[in-house]
Amino acid sequence: MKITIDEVARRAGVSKATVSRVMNNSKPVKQEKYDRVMQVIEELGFIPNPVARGLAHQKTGLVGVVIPDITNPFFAELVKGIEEVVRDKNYNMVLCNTFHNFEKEMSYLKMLREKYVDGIIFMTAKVTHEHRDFFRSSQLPVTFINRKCEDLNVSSIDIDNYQAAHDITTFFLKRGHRRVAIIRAPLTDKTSGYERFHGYRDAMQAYGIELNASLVMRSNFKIENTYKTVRRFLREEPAVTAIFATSDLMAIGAIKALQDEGIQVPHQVEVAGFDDIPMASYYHPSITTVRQPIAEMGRTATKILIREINGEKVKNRNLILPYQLICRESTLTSKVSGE
Amino acid sequence: MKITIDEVARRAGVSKATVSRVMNNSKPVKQEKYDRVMQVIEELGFIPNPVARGLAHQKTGLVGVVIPDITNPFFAELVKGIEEVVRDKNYNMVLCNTFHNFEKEMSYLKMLREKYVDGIIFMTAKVTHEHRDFFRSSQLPVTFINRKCEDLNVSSIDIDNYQAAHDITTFFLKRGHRRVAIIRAPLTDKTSGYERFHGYRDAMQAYGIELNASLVMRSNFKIENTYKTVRRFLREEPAVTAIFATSDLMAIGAIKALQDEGIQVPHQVEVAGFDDIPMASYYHPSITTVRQPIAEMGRTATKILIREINGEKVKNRNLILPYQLICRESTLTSKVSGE
DNA sequence: ATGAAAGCGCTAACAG
DNA sequence: CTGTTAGCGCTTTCAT
Repeated sequence: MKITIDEVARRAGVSKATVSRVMNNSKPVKQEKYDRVMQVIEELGFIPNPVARGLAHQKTGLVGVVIPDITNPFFAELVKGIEEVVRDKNYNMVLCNTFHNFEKEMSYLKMLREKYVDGIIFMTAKVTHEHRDFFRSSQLPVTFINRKCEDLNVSSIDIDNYQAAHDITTFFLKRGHRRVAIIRAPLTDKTSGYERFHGYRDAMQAYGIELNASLVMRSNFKIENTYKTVRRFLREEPAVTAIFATSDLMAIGAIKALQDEGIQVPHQVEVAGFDDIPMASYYHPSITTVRQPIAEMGRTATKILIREINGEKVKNRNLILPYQLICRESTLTSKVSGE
Repeated sequence: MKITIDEVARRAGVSKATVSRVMNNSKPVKQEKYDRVMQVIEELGFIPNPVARGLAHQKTGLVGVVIPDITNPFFAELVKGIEEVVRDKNYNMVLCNTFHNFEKEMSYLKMLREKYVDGIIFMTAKVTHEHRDFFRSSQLPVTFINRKCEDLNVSSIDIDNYQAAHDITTFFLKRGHRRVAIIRAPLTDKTSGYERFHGYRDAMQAYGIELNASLVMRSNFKIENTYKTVRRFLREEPAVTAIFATSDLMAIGAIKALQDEGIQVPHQVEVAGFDDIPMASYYHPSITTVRQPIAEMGRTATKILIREINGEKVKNRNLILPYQLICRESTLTSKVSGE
């Protein structure tokens, strides 16, 4: 049932080295033998065992992808982009969901370690000491998405979250809004959520408005959580006129909460999100947001990673991609750009 | 840098066979040696190479998951369920997106073939001759989700799509609707989309209404496509009073289209979806739908698969899970169940 | 209880 | 150009 290179060699009347050469085009083989081997391979439907190959090569052809949660459309889109390149380069992707859990994160990293996968694409909220130890001790190429990590020798890809948040906050301020609330993710260390929060804070300050804690909502990555948070918030801060949600999922939770409180979006309260997940254009109302080139980030990260796996020296290995403000129905304005 | 079992054996002053026994608890080892080996393993931070292990065992500890599109929340949820069990059983998941493309599907299957992964969880719209050949010739355990495949020796998990569609159509008919439109996916062979369509057709007939081609919209799995289809449809069939979308994503596209045409949902037209993806409860209006136990299907499929990988004979290997009608804001009715 | 040795299937250095 | 051979790192008889 299981046919191996030896069987092919036997039937073709050559050595297995020759068969290997034929399969990999690694060394010239006389045409006649070449054809004979190829024919036997065809006939038998022989497929070399990738595990054995991996052992000999010290490569598995596997890329590990560690993300918080595949059910978050942002990560799904990212994975889609990653997959396109992974596939194109004849690798496969091992997907690991950490569900924002630090222990899971480390245990996955350990599973993927060393010879197992050839490289890792990694997304996390917080880079701890343990992470650093891990990445420093393992020789694996690693690419971070959605954050940089200067003190580690890893490549990374991100957008300028600070400036984007600054822009979108200013977009509200410019048109007269003063009570602009923000919904932010837990602030761990220098993550995108952290930067977005500071972009908001500084934009407000530029208009002479000091950070007002009562306009800051804390939530996480679940719509449900944001929904509840916003409903509670509205009881205490009915005077709010604009809300900057630091992700589109949060924006959806917020809009739903506003509507359930009988508040019109955008007429009474305007809402903006962040990311531009596909649902942002199809929600009702469609959502004004910061477009990140999500799939593109996934693709580029993977390209960089694979080049590093192949031992190439990549010069520009810490990229900042451009973002774009997309105005839609959740804010009142003549469309500056976008749809 | 790279430490192997030989190094451990040398340092512990035993043979590598003994080290192997210690690591796997495969055979009794004298306590004293056991401790010594363990200590060396600790000190060196030794981790056995899974590829070598795989070669010896003829197992990789990898499960292949082949789905159409991870950015579809239905599949994302499924993958989440799969992952939970995969992880729990100490396997890893190789994720493959086929983007509804038959060539990609086959080429992925081939990549995953034989020794590479230990089993496959497979989702597809159409089972072709080539699929059958593949699954018959490869000895790999395979579990289908979202469809059965009687003529193949595979396990499967699904819900009763026909009956669910029948129920939801009847739900409209019972309350007086007569012009009930359906949005269906491409009809390939006996897929869930096919069954849902027939459930609709038969429910209508049970009320004496023959299938009316002008009430049947064809779309695919992209919101955008459904959106356009429905807008076009509304120009020609303004008298429609209810729409059964055969997926929640379609329902979202439909509702958005209705609203953009100035039609109130549910007051002028009621809409129902299918699947109960998380967004169904947070869309505005929230969507009446058929709840499939999505993550549960993923979990159960994986449990079955892994048992078959381990050579267990699974008796109930073609499961039909229960579904549930969830009434929300996109239809007018006293809530029968759900939120 | 333990070590020696034979694979698992493929690649690559070496010798012709 | 081609065959022989020695690994890749671990598991598992087979003796002892």
